Parts: sequence; structure tokens; C-alpha cells
Amino acid sequence: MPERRFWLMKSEPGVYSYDDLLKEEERIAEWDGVRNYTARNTMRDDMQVGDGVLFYHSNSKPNAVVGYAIVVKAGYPDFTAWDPNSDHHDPRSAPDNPIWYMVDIRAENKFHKPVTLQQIKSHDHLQDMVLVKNSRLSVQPVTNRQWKIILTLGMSV
DNA sequence: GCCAACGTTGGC
DNA sequence: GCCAACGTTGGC
Repeated sequence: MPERRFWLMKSEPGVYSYDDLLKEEERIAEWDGVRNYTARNTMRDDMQVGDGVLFYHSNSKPNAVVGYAIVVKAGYPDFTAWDPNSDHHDPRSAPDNPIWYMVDIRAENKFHKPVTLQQIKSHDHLQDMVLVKNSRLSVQPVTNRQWKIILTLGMSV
């Protein structure tokens, strides 16, 4: 049984928000459309069922982790890549040779208090998060300690 | 709206 | 394989 790991995934709330995830059937969504190799590798190789996912709103007011989710399906080919009608169509990818991968996540809890990027940047034990160091990576690892701190901050009443 | 940082593409 | 040019992300 592999150790449970933790991740952070970003989304622009105007495109897809945590509330959108809550409205999905069984609160589960396919995390399709990621077209970055580092993020792809993480989803394809590292994310496992049961792992925790911080859900972060980027390009938002405020930018913040707004809730968390759980991985319910490990990496598998992102079939939107070979759908010509998809916004994320990539003609280089094909069913017999997929380039892009995704996972499924299920919403677990919306934070009572979103944990803002400002908070994270000024917190002694959070300011070395990948989120701060490389703001462009849309799927990124989170340490056990970072996870615990952010969940405590977000779920406190 | 601006722009810095980053990732990708493509010519050589 | 290098690197300039370009496109995108995302904070401010």
C-alpha cells in the first residue's frame, strides 16, 4: 500500500471553480485539458487513488486554496486531446499513442476560510511551496506538513 | 492592463 | 543541442 501523497491543482474559477466541482454528479470531475509536460508526468506517474488535492483558484480575487479533493482515478489518457471538437484538441495525440494524461478527483470539503496566496507567502512554513516558487505549474506536489497546515487554516471555524 | 517568468517551438 | 522568438500563465 503506497503512502498517501498530496498535491495542488489550479483552476481559474471563471473557467472551472470548486463550486463547479461540487455540482458534478458524485462531485467527481475528469481533470482534462492539462497541456504541460511536468504536470502531465505528475498525473500519469505519481498521483494515486486516495491522494489529497488542494484546489486553488488562480487569476482570482483573492487567489486562494478554496477546498480540497481526493484522487478517485489514477492517471489515464486525456481523450479530449484527440477530439477535434475539444478546446484542448492536440492532433499529435492519438488513442494508440496518447501524449496527455488526466486523473479524476472528487470534492471532499470546501474551506470555511479560503487560504489566500498572501497568507501562504507570509507563513513561515508555507512560503517554500511550489505555488510560491513556480507560480506557473498547474499540478504540483505538496508536502505532508504543508497539507496539514493548509487544511487546519481552511477548515477552522 | 501590464509585464515577468516560464515553457515550447523551430531554425540553424 | 543550442538558443532566439514566441505564446501563455498568473500575480499585481
